[in-house]
Amino acid sequence: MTLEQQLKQATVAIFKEQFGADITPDTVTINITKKEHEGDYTIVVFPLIKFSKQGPEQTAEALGNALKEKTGFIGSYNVIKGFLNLSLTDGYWLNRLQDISDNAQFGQLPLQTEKVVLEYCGPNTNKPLHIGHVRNMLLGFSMSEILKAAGYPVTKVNIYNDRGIAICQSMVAYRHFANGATPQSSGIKGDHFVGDWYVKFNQVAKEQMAELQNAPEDKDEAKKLTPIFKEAQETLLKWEAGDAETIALWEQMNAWVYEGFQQTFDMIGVDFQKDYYESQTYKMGKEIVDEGLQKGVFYQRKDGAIAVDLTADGLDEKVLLRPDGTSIYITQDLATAELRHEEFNMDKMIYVVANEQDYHFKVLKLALQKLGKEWAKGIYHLSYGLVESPTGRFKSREGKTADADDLIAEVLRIAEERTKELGKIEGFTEAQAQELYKTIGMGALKYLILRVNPYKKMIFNPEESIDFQGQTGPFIQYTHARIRAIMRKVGENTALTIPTGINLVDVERELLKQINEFENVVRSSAANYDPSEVANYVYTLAKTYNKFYHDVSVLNAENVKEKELRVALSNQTGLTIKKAMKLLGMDVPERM
RNA sequence: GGCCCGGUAGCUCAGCUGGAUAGAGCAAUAGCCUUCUAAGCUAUGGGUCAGGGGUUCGAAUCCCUUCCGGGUCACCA
Repeated sequence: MTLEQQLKQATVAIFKEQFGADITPDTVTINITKKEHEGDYTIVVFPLIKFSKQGPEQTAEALGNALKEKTGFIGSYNVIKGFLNLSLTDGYWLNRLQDISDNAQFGQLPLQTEKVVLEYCGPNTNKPLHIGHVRNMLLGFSMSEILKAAGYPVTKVNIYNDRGIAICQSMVAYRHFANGATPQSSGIKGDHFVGDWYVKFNQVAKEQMAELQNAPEDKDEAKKLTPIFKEAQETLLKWEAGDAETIALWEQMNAWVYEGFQQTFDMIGVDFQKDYYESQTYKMGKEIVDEGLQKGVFYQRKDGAIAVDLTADGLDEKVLLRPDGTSIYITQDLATAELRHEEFNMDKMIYVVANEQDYHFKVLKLALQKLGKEWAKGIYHLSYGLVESPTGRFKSREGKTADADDLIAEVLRIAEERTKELGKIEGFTEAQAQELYKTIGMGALKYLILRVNPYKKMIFNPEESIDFQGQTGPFIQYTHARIRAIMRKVGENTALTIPTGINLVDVERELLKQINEFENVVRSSAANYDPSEVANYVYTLAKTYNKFYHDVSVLNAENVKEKELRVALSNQTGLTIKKAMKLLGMDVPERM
């Protein structure tokens, strides 16, 4: 039972005994005491005075006194207006440190039975990854780590949008202009290579648009009249007909893309247990739509299209299948969801997809529920905001500023530059130095993105170089390296003992309180699908440690017991930072 | 236009299931390395929590409304 629960239950009992009032635990609000007041936890008594039938101060006084008697771990309390501030005994806190230190699994919550499938990334195969994918991947990976820490078995899956008109456009441009070039022969990473042909296609289409006679005003309409666009459409038809030559080129180009993507995945440190391909699922879905038709939850329109009426749910009527029986986006997603349920029998399915698709996922979930799929209630759309530049949305035409690989290269370059400036790599081999740049650079990038609440859009300015000071990944990593330096001096194999019967100074107690919150944070960020809670927590923990580090000496503590305590606190802080950073997909260095 | 989401310090963000005097970082200014790593610590300045109304003992937080920004309303994905 958590401390909070203990305090709530004790308060409930006290209200019964002293005031004869039946209150429920959730009428008791408990906060962490604000810094400017003395105490560890605060009970807000205003909501309780109608049960005690006394003023706020008398109620708080009576409750404080009774809690102190009853629990045995409250050392003192004070009352300010309607706030009862409780200070726990040092003995209580030392016991907590002992318990946490004894538990190598601290931060790992009890196993849950609900199985989770988590889809993230979802790239198109006609162009390289950009900053939006980076946010997606960081959120997806981090969320999977957090859910695992919260006890859920998680299966990570990816979906590749590997077919359609876009990839055909790359293929057409390649066929015309590449002269058989390959990523190898041109020295260009595979996904960029294919993306370059996509760009080429659009250039040519634009030129051809200029030559059109009586071109329509609408640019999209005009584009469709260009010879090269028509060729792309023919290519798509050939692909759908299974034309061998077309399929071969398509496979070749996608293979290049996957090779390129894999390098980026490795660099970022994300992985998937299973890959899905739109080319394999796009024809599925007719069955599931028929099922809905038979059950009478979907209906056939006069033109033959099958649709679902969601007006009762505040949405619209939505087409699910074309009149010719071919799938559209939603059809595939219905089928893929069903397929995943058959494969994994999951209780929850999380989709990490940008908030542009909020409406789509509402429809998807409702349609599946109308089909009577019980498991569909476990669908959760982890909707995240777009990454924008200070002037607005990143457009692919705005150059390469939003390209994932460029972004990574840039942050690694800064990491190297900063590290060398600070002279931090004495005694490092070249390989160790490179590893450090990667750890720090990726730490900076990942933290920058993950510290923002997912559902909010975030502003990223490519003109300003990424920070390495203040609330950043490197700050937290640095704190870890400082702790590790102390632990090396203590000696790696030295058994740590946690003293009893000593008084804690404020920084020590504050640090311990922070460490003690870790599991609450894991629980909360999992429940809210929000890695930024972990990101903000670990920053606060590191900040608190740096104050501790500055204010007191660990190795030259006043006496043996103090030293034991501070070593144990340092060690546990280091472990907790490492665990929290792992939940965010970040490494933490031994030195920096 | 209908629906959805956002608006907190110059900038980037916390805080939002109502609780004390709204917090961090960056940027600015001023200090701290004969002592465990200064990617650190400390201090100062900086706010009409978009505007207005309401509910409440108490509102950045909940409700209504106006303004501003974004998304979506495809037989695209």
